[in-house]
Amino acid sequence: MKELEKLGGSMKRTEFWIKTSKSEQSEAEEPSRNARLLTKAGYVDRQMAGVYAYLPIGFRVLEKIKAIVREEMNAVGGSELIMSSLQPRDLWESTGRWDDEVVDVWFKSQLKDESPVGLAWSHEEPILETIGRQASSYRDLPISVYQFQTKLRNELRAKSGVLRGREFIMKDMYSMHASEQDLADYYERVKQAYVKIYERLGLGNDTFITFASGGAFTKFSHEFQTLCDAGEDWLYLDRAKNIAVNEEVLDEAVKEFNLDKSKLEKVKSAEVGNIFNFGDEKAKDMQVEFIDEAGNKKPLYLGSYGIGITRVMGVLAEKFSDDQGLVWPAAVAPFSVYLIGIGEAGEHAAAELYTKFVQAGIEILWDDRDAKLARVGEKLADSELLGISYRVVVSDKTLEQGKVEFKPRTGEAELLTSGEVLARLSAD
RNA sequence: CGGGGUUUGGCGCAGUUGGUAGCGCGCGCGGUUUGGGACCGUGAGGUCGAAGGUUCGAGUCCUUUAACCCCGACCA
Repeated sequence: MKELEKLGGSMKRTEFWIKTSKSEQSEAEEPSRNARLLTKAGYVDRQMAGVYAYLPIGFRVLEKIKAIVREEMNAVGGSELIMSSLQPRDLWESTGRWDDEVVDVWFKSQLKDESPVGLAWSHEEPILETIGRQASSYRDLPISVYQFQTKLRNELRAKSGVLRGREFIMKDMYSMHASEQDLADYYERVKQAYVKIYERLGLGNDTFITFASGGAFTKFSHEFQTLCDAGEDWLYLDRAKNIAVNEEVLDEAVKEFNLDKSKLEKVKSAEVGNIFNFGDEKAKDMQVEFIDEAGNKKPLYLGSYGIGITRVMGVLAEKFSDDQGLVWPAAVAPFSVYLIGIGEAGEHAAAELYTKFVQAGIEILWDDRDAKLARVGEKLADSELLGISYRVVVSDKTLEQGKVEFKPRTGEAELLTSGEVLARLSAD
């Protein structure tokens, strides 16, 4: 993956900072499973309630998730940008959302001259103001822009580890259109792109497009809900009709889609994405207009499409793990191979393998720590705790047969030649 | 916003009726060990959240105060 080559696709453990822990926090001190696992494995560190630092290996997972999302957003014509975290008051006042009574998650501060600033909890208004206002003609439309940005939300209470934080990374895309129909078509395209994203993230089977509360313009919005016990939402599924409904709109949806309420399956889920059709409502409020073909001024149509990047990481940690630690889906694993050499000959062979694999473009983490400092057991345990997809071990035992031991994270070990291992890895 | 709890070394904790502050992990040094988080020896590291008070003497008792955490309601 090109993005990761820039970060250093492969690393030696002695040059890549990871601190794993032998002991796990108790359930009493950290009730959230994703937080316990990610902390133990050295992916994150809690700074305060609901605020996490993403340490080097955690950062790599985030980058992997982002790379997938970025590809799919680019594929639907999104242009990546980055908005600011400090936001002026006036553009939120035009839509009535500066008021703490209306939006209760604001962090607010002020400049030295005492003029107020808000810390970004969303970018709908700023994007419309900046990009929407640049588009003065129907010829400029449609426009689709997106970003990966840290959102700051002053939640009354943070919980569930990285699933609900006061600070989190979100991909938010906004599309602007000349007509309701054009927005509706694009909305559908993005919905399909989202389906692809969750498939690629390894969440396809457990993720449902869900009807949820829609706001003023449409009856429903669409949420992408992933089955997850640590989630905060309840879904009602009609598997036969392939319809999922958020509890918050259950009664309306039952009526709308003619569902049999008693036959719906109730499941716990985490919201990993949400797409909204705002219609022209917001542009009306903000008076962001364009000139149509007939020369008339019209408000533009806005769609908004979010994915909680850090939340996705949490959901993956929550869903994919075993007694030994994390089990990342291959597409987001921070490395694909964890390499361990045992004994003098094994360590030598590992050094050669490392070079060979790096040249082959395999993302490999070589545990080259001195055997006196990190014993074999610790290296093997780390390989599993970190959840890296494959483990390759070279030792006297394997070298006798001119082979290495190759083990998928949750599968059986087998002895293969290094060439066979390379073939397996590139087949993935 | 309601309820509960915590604060003692880098991290996690113990500390009895008030009497020389301890344990585990981690860390440094020396050695043994090398296919599942090893062992032995040794060492560094603490004004016990803050302020005030009682007492010959306070981590421990009293008063004030601060920060943090968890649960619930609310929420991408």
